[in-house]
Amino acid sequence: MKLTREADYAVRVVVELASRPPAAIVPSRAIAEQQQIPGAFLAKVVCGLARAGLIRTLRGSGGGLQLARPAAETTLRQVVEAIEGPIRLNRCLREPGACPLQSRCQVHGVWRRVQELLLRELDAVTMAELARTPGEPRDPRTAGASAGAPAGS
Amino acid sequence: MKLTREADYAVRVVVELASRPPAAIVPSRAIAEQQQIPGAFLAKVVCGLARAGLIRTLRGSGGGLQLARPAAETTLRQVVEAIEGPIRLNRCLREPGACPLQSRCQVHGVWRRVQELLLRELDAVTMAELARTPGEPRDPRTAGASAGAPAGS
DNA sequence: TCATAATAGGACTAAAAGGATCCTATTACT
DNA sequence: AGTAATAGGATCCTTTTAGTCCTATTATGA
Repeated sequence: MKLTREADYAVRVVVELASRPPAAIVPSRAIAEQQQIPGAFLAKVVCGLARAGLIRTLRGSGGGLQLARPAAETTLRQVVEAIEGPIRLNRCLREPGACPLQSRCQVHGVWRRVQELLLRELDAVTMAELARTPGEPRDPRTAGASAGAPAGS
Repeated sequence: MKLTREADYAVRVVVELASRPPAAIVPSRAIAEQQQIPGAFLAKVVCGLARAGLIRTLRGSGGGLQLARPAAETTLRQVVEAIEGPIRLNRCLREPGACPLQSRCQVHGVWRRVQELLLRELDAVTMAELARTPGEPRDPRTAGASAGAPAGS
């Protein structure tokens, strides 16, 4: 009933990219430091995101990560599912007919309804919105720093 | 992002008890067969439910399981959390201040909102409601059997 | 053109959690 | 008192998760 660490990181990576200028190429090390992600582990996350087609990777010197599509066209659900696979709250929602009790299981309907609710919520959030959100501004110094770092290299 | 098998079983156990006469004592073997739960594994589930105070267990011959409270007073959330512990979608929602980025993390707010939504939904479903729900009646034969099995032994 | 340095990609390894099973303690019935 | 039936707890194995390391690839500079 909880997000994997990898999916958590993945979302932060995409948000970080979305916070930069549209087609910016950002080295993974910069993202790792900015988002406090273990550098070595980030490679794995990046791999999953690239395989799903959400980001583009550029190798070699001067390379880095780049959004494959406009941030407004990528939803929170897409990022999570790119890492974890399809979101299924319960086993019986994975393959129809997996549960032999399905026809008389009272709980099945509830799980399906809750899952629909969850998916709808995750579908409604785009990376562009998240990039604009300043989080929970408590310290004006950090809030200013994060908003004012265009990384216009 | 998915329910553990044990929690899934736990819900079915409580629903099965709630489907019987109010203070019925049901041997775990009967529940295992009715809900298709591996008999040996059921013991672990039962242990967790009893420890959380949701059910009462009666040892010895003629013993079995019994609801500790009226089914209408137990919610789906209570059963799930009895097994899995507090529901936290993400690590940063567990302990406030666990994430060093919290003040400038754009995603934090979304996770909190989605989690609130999820909890509210699980809180709204009681075991009594689930016991009354006939599931998804597709096969009239099984639907009739489940509805017409009062187990009035 | 070739060597070098920086970068992503994928394979691999430890750690934790999940899933299941067995054995033991307890209770009622004979 | 003996026996059978039942839950409780401890234990083991499997799967998933988290993290690290090494290799392939590419651009840059000589």
